[in-house]
Amino acid sequence: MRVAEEAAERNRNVLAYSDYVAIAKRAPAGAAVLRGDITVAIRNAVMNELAEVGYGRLSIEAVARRAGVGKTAIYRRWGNKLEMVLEIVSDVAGRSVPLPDTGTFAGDLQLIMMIVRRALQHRIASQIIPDLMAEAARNPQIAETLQKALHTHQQAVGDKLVGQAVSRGELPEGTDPQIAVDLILGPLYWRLAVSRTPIDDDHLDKLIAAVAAALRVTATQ
Amino acid sequence: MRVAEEAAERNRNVLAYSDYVAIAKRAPAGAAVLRGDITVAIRNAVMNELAEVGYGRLSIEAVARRAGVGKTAIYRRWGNKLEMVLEIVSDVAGRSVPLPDTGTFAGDLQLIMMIVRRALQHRIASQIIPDLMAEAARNPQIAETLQKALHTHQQAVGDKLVGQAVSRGELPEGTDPQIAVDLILGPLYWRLAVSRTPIDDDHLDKLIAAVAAALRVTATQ
DNA sequence: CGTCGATGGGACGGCTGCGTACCGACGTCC
DNA sequence: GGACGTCGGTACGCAGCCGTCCCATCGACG
Repeated sequence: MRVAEEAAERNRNVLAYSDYVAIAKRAPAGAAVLRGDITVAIRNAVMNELAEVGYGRLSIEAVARRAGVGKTAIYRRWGNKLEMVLEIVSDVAGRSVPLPDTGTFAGDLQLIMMIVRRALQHRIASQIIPDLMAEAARNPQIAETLQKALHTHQQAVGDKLVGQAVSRGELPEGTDPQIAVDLILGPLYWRLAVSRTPIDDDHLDKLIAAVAAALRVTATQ
Repeated sequence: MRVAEEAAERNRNVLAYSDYVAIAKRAPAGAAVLRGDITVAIRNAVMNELAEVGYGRLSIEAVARRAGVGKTAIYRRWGNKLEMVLEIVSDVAGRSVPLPDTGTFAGDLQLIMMIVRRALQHRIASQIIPDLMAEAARNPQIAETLQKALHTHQQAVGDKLVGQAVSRGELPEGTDPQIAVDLILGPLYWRLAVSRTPIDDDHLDKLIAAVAAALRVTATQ
C-alpha cells in the first residue's frame, strides 16, 4: 500500500500543482490568448485541404500555408495531425440533423432522404466522408470517432423513424431498424459518394417509393 | 488529304521502326528479360501496401521493400506510381464476375448479392475499394479507370438481370436498371465497406427480400 | 564458349514534411 | 504605465521519398 499511496500522492500533487499554477501565475490575458480568427482560419483550411488531398496526404505545412499562419499556431492548439483532424471533423459532424417527425412515415422517409441527398451533394462533405471512411478501416482512432459522430446518430434516426412508423401501424411490427438504415442510406451513399452520379427529383421519388416498399417486407422473415 | 496521308505515313513508320528494332537489334534474351517472379512479387506488394496505407500514402520505396526488390525493378515496369496502381488494380478488377442466369429473378438476385458480399468481405478488397473510390473523387485518371473496371460491368449486370426478369414477367416493364443497381449494391456496400458490420445469412435473406420488393415498385410512377 | 544487352540493386541529389526551439510583438493586469 | 507571459512566425535538424544514374550480374544467342 505504501507504493500505491505514494503514487496517489504524486498524482494529487500534480493536479494541485496545475491548479496552483493557474491561480498563482495569473491567468493568460492580453496578447497571450489564442486568437479566435486564426483558429477559424485553421479549421477552414483543414476542411478544404482534407477535401482536396485526403487524410493520407494531409500535411500540417499545407494547412498552415492555406490558412496563412505558421505551423506553431497549429501545434499550439492540437498535439498532432490526427488529434486535430478528429477534433475538427467530429465538431462539424456533431452539429446538425434534427430527427424528423412529419406525422407520416412517407413524410419522414422523404425528409430524411432529401436531407441526406443534400448533405452528400455538398462539395466538401462528399469528398471528406468517403475519404475518412476509407481511412477508418486502417486507423482505429478515426473509426471510433466516426462511429460516435455518425453511426450512433444514424441508429438513433433509424430507431425513431421505424418506431414511429410501427406505432402508427405504417410498418409491420418487428421491422429491423438496422436494415432500414442500410436500405435508406445505402443507395443514396452509393449513388452520390461512390458512383458519383447526381440524383434528380424524379429519380429520388422512385428511390423513396422503392425503399418504402422494401421496408414494408423486412419484418416478414 | 496530303496532311492526313503524311500523318498516316509517319505512324506506319513508327510502327515499322519498332519492329525493325526488335528484329535487327536481336530480341532481349537471357538475363536481359523481365523476371516474372519479381513482377508477381511487386504486384502482391502493391496490393498489400495499398490495403495497409492507402493510395495517398503509397510509396514506391515501401513497395520495393515489401517485395524485396530495388526501386529500379518497379520503374522499369511502370512509368510512375499512378500508372502502376491503375494497371495492377484494373487487371485484378478486370477478371472475375460471371453474369448470373439461374433461371429465376429471385435466384439471380440472391446469387449476385452473395457474390458481392463475398467480394466485399475480402480483407484486401474491402480496404482497397473504398480507398480508391475516395481517391477517384480527386483524381480523374483513377475515376476513369474505376469507371471502366467497375461501373461499366455493374451496368451490364444490372441490365442483364433486369432484362431477364422483365422478359420472364417477374418485374414490371419499365423497371429502371440503374435504380436496380443502386438498390442492390448500395445497402451491401454501405454495410460492408462503410459501416463495416458483417452480414450473416439471416440478415442477407431479409435484405434480399427487401430489395426484391423494392425493385417491383420502381416501374410504377 | 564468348558476346551482347538489358536486368536488378545500390547510391545520390533534391525536395517536402514533421515537430521543436528561439524571438520579437502585443495587450491586459496591477 | 510598466511588467508579464503567451502569442504567432521564422529557422532548424532530421527523416522519408522520388526519380535517375551507374555498375556488376546473368543467361540465351550464334
